[in-house]
Amino acid sequence: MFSNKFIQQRIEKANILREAGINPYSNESQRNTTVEKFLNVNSDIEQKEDKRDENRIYTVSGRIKLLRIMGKASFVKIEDESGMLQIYVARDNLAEGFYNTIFKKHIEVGDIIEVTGYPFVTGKGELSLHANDLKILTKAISPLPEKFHGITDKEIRYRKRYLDLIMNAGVRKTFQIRSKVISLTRRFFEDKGFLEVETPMMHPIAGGANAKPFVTHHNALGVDRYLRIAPELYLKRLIVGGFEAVFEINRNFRNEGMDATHNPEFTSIEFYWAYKTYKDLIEITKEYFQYLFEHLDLPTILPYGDLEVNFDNFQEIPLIESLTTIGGVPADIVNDKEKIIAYLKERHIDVNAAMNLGQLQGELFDEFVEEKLIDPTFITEYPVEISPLARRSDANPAITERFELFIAGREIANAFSELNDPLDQLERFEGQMAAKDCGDDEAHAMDTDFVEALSYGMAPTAGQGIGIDRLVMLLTNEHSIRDVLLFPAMKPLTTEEEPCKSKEEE
RNA sequence: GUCCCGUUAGCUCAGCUGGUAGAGCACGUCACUUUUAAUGAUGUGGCCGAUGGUUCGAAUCCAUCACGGGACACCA
Repeated sequence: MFSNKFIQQRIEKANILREAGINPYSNESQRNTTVEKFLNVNSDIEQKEDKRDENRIYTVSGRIKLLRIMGKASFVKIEDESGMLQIYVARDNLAEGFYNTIFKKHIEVGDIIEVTGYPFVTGKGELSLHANDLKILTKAISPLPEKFHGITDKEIRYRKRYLDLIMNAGVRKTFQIRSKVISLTRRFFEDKGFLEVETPMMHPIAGGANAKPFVTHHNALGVDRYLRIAPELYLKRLIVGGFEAVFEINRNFRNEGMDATHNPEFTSIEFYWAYKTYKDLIEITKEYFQYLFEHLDLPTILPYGDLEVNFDNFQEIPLIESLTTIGGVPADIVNDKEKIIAYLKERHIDVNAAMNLGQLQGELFDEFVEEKLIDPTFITEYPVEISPLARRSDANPAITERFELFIAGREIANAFSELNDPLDQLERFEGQMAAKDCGDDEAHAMDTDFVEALSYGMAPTAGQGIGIDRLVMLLTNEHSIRDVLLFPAMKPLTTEEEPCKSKEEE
């Protein structure tokens, strides 16, 4: 595995260090400050007459990113999680012989070292650490990628994310923001009185969304289980049970295509709120975004690729209305099945003639409206045919009390006043079953256990799901979901080998 | 699933209509005590993604496959 000559060379250096009594994998770190703290605390050094203070002694640690050996002195840039620091290493400040025989020969870029010394400012004005003592903590036997271009090959960046993180500071920043978004989301809902819950990841019936599930098998019970495609039906069972505000932040799994906005496992928050309607969800969503922007310290006008998104400009428009005002579809066709089909066909858009009116309106929306929604827009009043779990509008039973939030042409959230009429729910499931029989393999599965739960009475409730990955993409100006997932799904490089027998079996 | 593009040294990339492999960085050796991708000299480094084919001769042309990227379709 380590046949590469550069690796061999570095293994040899590690061995020489061992022979010299130096442990190349020492566990004895004496670090007492981080790079960031060192730079902050000593920012006054520049004001001092001789631009140094030999009485301040610090020990910092980090990976060597750059190394400039200039005879009897060297400059080393080390990096820890907090930042990059320049170290000045002079032969005569170190133990006799260490500089020439150890430092120059056997310590190199990629190694993790620890340095003790005092702060000073170089002739070129950079606050640095003057080394009095230096030791290696960890020998890197694989060389780092090129120091200037770093690593740009996307395949290597995703497969070896650790290298990407070592070489590309911006990547670390993206994942720090992701972590903050999740943490802030949790805090926001907790502060609102929501209870965080964990519901099953393995479902007997894959429900709560229209998607193909991953299937696994439970040996002890002798039954197949589905990795969940959504937590929705379990969270609603909890509302039936009497919890009035619950949320779950977790992974969903969908056995479908992969592209810039789809990974087989993705993270969402779903929350359910009793005695509220989708109108209340619009308000809390606006509040949530305000909270995020405030605590992430982001300007409310953010660039996204060539676009500019104004997060202060939330719009709200019913779906049918958006077809004409935003999509430019003539008003006289949007409620006529035959006219919609003709309209789509004229524009060479494939359309299944068996689709009902609601589905066709959905098609029109996807085709002519979605990508034009740049500033955050709540599209409301979805047709009942494409909203199997949403509550019907009392005023107009053809539509549901639902919205989807679109930002930068992408769906970010889906929410509705929940259907809590058990008989209506049963009918909708039956409708989905019929669709399944007609070949729609993503149609919703029948879940009689869930219908039974509703039959005990679920308080009027509003529920919402927000795609965390896509939200992070927006906030970090990333355009591939792989760039906001630490370890995105990748095909294996080689076929799996037969598992070898353990020695006990032989 | 379909189409397009890519795969050459550890990394970033050249390599034209076929004639047996190049640069920079990194690495080795030497010089250099305030550099900023340090510099100067010198050297090592490759099954040109895999397998077949065409050819006297293939990194280069053709076919198939693998992996990646992008677009489309489906979905969040």
